[in-house]
Amino acid sequence: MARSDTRYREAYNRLLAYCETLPVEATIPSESRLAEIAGVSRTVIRRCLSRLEGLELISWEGREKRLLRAPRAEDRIAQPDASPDRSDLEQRFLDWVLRFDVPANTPLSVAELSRTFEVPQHDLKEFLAGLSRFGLVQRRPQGGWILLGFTKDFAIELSDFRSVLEVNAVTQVTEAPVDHPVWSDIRQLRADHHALKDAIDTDFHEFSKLDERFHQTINSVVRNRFIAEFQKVISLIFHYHYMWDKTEEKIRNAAAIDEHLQIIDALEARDVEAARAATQRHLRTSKTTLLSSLRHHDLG
Amino acid sequence: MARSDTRYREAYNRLLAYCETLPVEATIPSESRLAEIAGVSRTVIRRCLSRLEGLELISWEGREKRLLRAPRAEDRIAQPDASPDRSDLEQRFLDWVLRFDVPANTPLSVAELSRTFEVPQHDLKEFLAGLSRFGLVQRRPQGGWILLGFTKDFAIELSDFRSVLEVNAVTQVTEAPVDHPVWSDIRQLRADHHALKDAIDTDFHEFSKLDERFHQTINSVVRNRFIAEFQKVISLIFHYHYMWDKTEEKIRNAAAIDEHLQIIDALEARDVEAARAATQRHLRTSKTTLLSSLRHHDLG
DNA sequence: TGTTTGCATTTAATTATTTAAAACATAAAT
DNA sequence: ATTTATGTTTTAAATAATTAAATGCAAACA
Repeated sequence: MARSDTRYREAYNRLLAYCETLPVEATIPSESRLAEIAGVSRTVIRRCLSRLEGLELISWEGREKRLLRAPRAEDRIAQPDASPDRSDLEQRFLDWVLRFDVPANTPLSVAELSRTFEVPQHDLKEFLAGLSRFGLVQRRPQGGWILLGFTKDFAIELSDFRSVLEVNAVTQVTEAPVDHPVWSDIRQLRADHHALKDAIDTDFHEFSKLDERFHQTINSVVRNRFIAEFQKVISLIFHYHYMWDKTEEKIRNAAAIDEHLQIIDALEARDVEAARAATQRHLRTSKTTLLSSLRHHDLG
Repeated sequence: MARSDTRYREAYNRLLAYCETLPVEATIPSESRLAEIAGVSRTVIRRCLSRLEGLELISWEGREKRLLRAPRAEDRIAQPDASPDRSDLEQRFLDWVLRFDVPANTPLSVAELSRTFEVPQHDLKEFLAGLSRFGLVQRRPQGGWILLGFTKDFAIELSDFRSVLEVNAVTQVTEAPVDHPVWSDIRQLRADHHALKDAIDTDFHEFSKLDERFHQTINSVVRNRFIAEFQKVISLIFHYHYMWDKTEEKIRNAAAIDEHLQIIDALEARDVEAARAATQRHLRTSKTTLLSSLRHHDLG
């Protein structure tokens, strides 16, 4: 009942790898030097050295440390299979919410989620605390959490916020210098949109990827940590919904391609007002789609 | 080493208060009924009933529960003095960061913070996880957290983001219907600005409060959970900085009053473009002030 | 004098334990 | 028969205990 010693195990193996680069009889650097090499504290290094000494891989007296023999494969320390991941917990969580269409006001059990996602409860709580800042989940007075998201109000507010951010991004693009990489990206996007438009009858499901690329390109101009953090969540939510809402997909995508092209036209003409207007039009369509996809879920 | 039994203690006292409303010999409602009254689960109620029975306040056999005597003051259960607070941890934390001018990249010790703020470590971790979504703090690979905030880049990005949100808010105000409460608030604000302008020589430090009210009024029109969450943090940060930066306070505040009045003029004239322009001008000033206050700190 | 080590203290991650809640089953009452 | 209450079991959440790791400081060494 304590923290894991993964850090020690990893450091030990890393140290072993370092020893392999040394000739036998070589003196081993100072503890603090080794700590730097392995990226851990001296405490961990000392534990590693103790083990190395125990296996008679090194001699260790005072500050005199020497390599006695070349390390072998069986000297390595076993590592409990790495925990799946933790970085993309966000992606997997939203995926789960949207895929299983988890309704609003569902109580979220940390214990259960921690099992399904194979992540320590601890990490999950931290993650939920973060999401609560986005108004996606909330603490319950009797303890635990509930999922708030994906009501109609939520979708409306999210869409509106997205519009605010994206109109700002578009404005920034029109102000970007001619040698900014975004312009060549946009040229490429125009070509790809035309190509897909010509093949829309068969390849209409390819649009999802193109759409993501389009919005990412526009937003790439905005260098802002706050906006970037939000965009991640927003684009995830919108894209999942589009993926799952298959009604009139072909028609919808064809229309979206035209809307994108209008934005591209305005951008290349450096016409701020036209670009803003076109963006607002496009996002209004997006909002309608998102809302109608929610209605579908509600009814069936 | 377990969760606290605060819930039980509170429920018990609440139940006692309820018993005081009953005459002696009265039958006591069902467990589930009592659970509703006290706002806890049946499990807690049963614990309470056990104690009541132990103190011979009630008789309890099967579903036959009767009040044996009127509760007295000494029947109440002691309550470990309530933990200070937890809701305004955010306010107190930012206050601490800004007041002590904690530099960027300072490691934050959960243990230490939990002592200074008298809040369980647990709550603090949750809080920090939330802040990490705003890019104010970050997890360190070797464990723990560091404060990222209040570098120059941070201030610039925060200011820019604020501008985006506030220009949007101003736009929304111009579109608000005539009977919207914001209009009377604005009328009042105009009067208060003029009053302070006349007394600026003596009362210039009163501006801070007025400024907060002004921006709150503008933003109150925007009904959006995402934006609201951010505004809380943003206004806190800006206001603290202004409070601490005393250089040329009088001149700065006088100028800000005029800038506010320009925004008010444009709003009441329902001139979207003028309002946006005036807001952008005002926020550019704010940004400069914030940046220069940071420079002061860096040098001294 | 500057670096390295030994030791002690502090902090953080994680688990174990307790309290609380929910779920389920049975019995009593209408 | 159906509702309602209680008894019992299962499950979860909050928190303290526990160990790993980090940090700080003084002594030892070169």
